[in-house]
Amino acid sequence: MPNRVSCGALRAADEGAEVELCGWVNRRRDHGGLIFVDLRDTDGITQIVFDPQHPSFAQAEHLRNEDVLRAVGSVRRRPSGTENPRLATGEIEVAIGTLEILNRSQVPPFQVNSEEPVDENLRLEYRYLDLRRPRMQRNIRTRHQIVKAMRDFFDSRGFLEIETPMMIKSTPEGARDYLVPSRLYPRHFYALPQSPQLLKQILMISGFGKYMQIARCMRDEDQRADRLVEFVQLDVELSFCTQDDVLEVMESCMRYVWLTVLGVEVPPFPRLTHQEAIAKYGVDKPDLRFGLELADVSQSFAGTEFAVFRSAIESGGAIVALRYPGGAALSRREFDALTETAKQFGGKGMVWIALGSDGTKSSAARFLSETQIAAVRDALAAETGDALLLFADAAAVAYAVAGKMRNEVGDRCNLRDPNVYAFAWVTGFPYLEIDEATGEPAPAHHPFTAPAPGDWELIDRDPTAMRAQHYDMVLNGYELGSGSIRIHKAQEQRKIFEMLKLTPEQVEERFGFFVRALEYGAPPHGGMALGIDRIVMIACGEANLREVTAFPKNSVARDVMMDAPSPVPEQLVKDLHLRLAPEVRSPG
RNA sequence: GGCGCUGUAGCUCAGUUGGUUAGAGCGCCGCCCUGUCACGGCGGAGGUCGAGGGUUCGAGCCCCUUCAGCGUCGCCA
Repeated sequence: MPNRVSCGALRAADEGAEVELCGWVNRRRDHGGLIFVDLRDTDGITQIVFDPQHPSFAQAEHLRNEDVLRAVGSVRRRPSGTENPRLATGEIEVAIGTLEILNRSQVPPFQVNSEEPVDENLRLEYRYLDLRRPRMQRNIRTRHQIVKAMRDFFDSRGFLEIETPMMIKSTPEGARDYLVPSRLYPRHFYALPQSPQLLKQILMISGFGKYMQIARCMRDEDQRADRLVEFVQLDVELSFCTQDDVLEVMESCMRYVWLTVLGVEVPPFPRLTHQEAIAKYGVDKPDLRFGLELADVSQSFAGTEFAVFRSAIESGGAIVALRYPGGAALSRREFDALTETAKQFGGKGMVWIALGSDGTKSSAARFLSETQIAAVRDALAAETGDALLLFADAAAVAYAVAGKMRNEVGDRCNLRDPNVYAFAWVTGFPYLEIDEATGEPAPAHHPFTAPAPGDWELIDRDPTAMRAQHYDMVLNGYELGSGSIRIHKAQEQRKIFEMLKLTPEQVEERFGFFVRALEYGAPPHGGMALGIDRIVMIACGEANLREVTAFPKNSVARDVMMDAPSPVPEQLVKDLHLRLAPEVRSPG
């Protein structure tokens, strides 16, 4: 009985063994009198050799890529000089004994055995072929290992994984809900969870003090390379904890994951406040793989004649400066393109100063004095050969644009090595932010977050000064997730709702079940949720979540393999007590 | 919803100033080939140039409209 082995297993030491291999034809090389077939499975590739006198030779002549085989044969060393060092199994080959063609394949619409880029929607339509490719096999495997490591870690710390329902109540805060119409209750809907937030808090009230879940979440919002409508969170909550308790357990988890899956020892995470993050990096999710800290150089331009700067300063704004290492080599045209990028990021424009070895050039040369340029250069510790980029605007805008440009410069200068992992904590977020659409204060995160100790007293006096016991975990410029210490007293939760201008009736209708739960001895608690898709994406060195998701929706939220969403029979719609609106435009 | 980029063979792409029969590599089909591993050689098939309209003697190329895809901004408590 031959031993069944994977296509990546055999080595020189296996010489002489009788083995059975199952897999797909990766490629056939037909020399007329000798045929090689590379057999592929999830583990690797093994070369099968068909000698012309062998009965299977005729079969081998008709093999095509992606045919499925069972090959039984004997392992032999390749003749000296024909070993393939690029293959893990390259020292050996399997001389065919018996060949069984388990299934034939159509000619695939793209080459499975090539890493050549293919239109993503074609890949998604034939996802089963795309997933056969080694890169996807590796990514999906890494994903499994990461999720397993997370479960192992929390299990070892005494956490229980508890499943929460997929059909819950719609709560109007936050992103748009995916709705499920009810057949039994006309005109009523379930919602798919945007996160199990309230359920996990209720689990704390239920006495399950250490909860975790690999939780599926859905948000009906436009997608991005780093955002899917359907995603997975590592959801964690614990009772009787402080903020530091949560940070400790989440940080330990991530360091465990990186060590066990990637073999990388991650140093303790630096912590910075939201205020520091904005001041130094212009964003609340800074990429700490590189420095290039921003500088507010408004002071250096007091009394300037330059209208752009003067109006920014006079209206209480700021001039924020960024160093571009080696940027002095850019042409005027390239600076113009960079200015366009800044505009795309929401800026009004950009002033550049090139510190060339042959002198200083600038888009605002006429208005800038030697002293002013020297002040900016000193503030950024810039050197000859660098460029200085300046953004004048309302302070929040100037920092935001400068922060995005900092990442752009980081890209251009190759400072964002995907094999470097710069984790960080960001804490001390403001409780409220001003909603730009309404001008009203709205919770910066969610309304179940507890204010910072001592900040309750601000709620009537100056609510926008309140800070939250909220924290973000950041990695390489991505927000991995956020968490908070929660409000655990009903009257405090009501106070927050009141500040958010919800009437008692609205509170009862939307959150009545939850506030009631808080009234029955809710323990102090807090937690966090991390985006597993993003974690896996970064761990795999990918730039798009779809590369680490087996069956993702495309960028416009379609499943192009199954062709969903799709129309349904009229009766199904009727059963749900729904009537479809007339078509606005004929589809397709 | 705004902006940018892209749409040419099954795949990845080229296509000049608007000018004869739209090309390449890979893949596919056939024949040849006993040590290849992106095997090699010879031959062949394969095109609604995303769609519609316009300008022109003539459009893959210019103009308008539209559809689709990717990215980005808005949005994502």
